[in-house]
Amino acid sequence: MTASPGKVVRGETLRKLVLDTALERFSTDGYFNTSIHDIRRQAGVSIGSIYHHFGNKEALAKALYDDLLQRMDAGLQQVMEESQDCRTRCDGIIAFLFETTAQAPQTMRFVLESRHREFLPDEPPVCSSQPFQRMRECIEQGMAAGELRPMEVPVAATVAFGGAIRLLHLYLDGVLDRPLSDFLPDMQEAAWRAIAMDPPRNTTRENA
Amino acid sequence: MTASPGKVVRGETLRKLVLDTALERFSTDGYFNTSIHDIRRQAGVSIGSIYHHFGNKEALAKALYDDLLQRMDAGLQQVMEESQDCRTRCDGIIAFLFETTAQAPQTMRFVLESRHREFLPDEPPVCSSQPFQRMRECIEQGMAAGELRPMEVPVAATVAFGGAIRLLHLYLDGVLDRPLSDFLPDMQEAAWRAIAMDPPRNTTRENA
DNA sequence: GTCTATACCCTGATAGAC
DNA sequence: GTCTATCAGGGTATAGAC
Repeated sequence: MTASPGKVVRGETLRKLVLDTALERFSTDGYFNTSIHDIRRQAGVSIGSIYHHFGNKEALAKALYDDLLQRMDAGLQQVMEESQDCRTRCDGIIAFLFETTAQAPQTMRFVLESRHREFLPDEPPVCSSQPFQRMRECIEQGMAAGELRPMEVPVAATVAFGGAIRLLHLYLDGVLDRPLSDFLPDMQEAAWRAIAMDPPRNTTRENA
Repeated sequence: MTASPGKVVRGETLRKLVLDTALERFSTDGYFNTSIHDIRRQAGVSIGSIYHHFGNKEALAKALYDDLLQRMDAGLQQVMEESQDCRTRCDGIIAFLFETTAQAPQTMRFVLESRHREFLPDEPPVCSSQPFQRMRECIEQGMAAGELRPMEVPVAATVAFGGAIRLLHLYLDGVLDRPLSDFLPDMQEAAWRAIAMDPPRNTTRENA
């Protein structure tokens, strides 16, 4: 996301370039450690252009935030539509989280690790954003369908994906020394065990 | 943690007062939204005193961070010593996390929600701090003892406590409308199901 | 050890030419 | 739409009296 010297960038292209640069800086240094001048320098555009397109620094962060959340939600929505089966959906969601983190760590860092309330005071907490609501929806439907064991819904939702999300944190913090994909099957299994309805206990044979 | 007017505060008492005030401001507004003047004003002390005791703003945050981590670790260590049984330990850790969050939400907010790397650049990530290592230790021992099913250790560790930690986030963000304690038993059960060794399958009866 | 007053820098934001 | 030059304000940190 560094400026290519000589190439003139304008309009929507410039806007995108600024967003990309902002993501890189915000996700690595943090919002407050990044000045508009830093972004200006790295993107190779002028301060005036940034303010023309976004108005102020907070609005730039908000535009970025909305953009990333919407993309994440689109991915989750697709997973939800591909199957009605709760197990398949949960596996798909965890796989999606792992893949997105591996391919776009900066996106995940910004969505998952930033404390948005500190620089977007009017924004509701991330947990209540679209992507997280969609995960909860998956759990609610699974429980209603009897695929999940009856329990407190917030517990089911957090236990289904909380382990995966914590593993993403380890990965993003550089604590994990192996690729995320190594852990995918185990994580899917473990998450499912926590919430799945008991397998029928074969009482028939014992009664016979 | 507001200054009691008229009361003269000095020495170690002043130091503690500043730490308490800093915790309150950092955990609610964030490190970067809190100026030394904010802390000075709320604590009712002078800027000079703060710089005398801590040197600079970052060192103040570091002192606070170390203090809180150490207290948390002491609590976890106690849980670990009270029993050698992995199930009891896991339940105890989750209970400890819930109780601490309910009683000292600001502490948990600062330890769990802050992005320390943004203002303590030389600090290792939280995930590798003492308290988190202790949780991992619990899991490693449980697996070695055969109480937990064989699986990738990072998966077991994150799935054992990741659900609980995510629920803490919901609570701290005000998304949960009921007290944490309502969810404790369900969370302990669910976490354990994810990692526990399969109950012996009663093959004896079938073989007989 | 604690205080007040102040220096100094960086940051977000604006003005106005092109 | 994009640019450069500039401003005003607030932030950390220091100096030096008490």
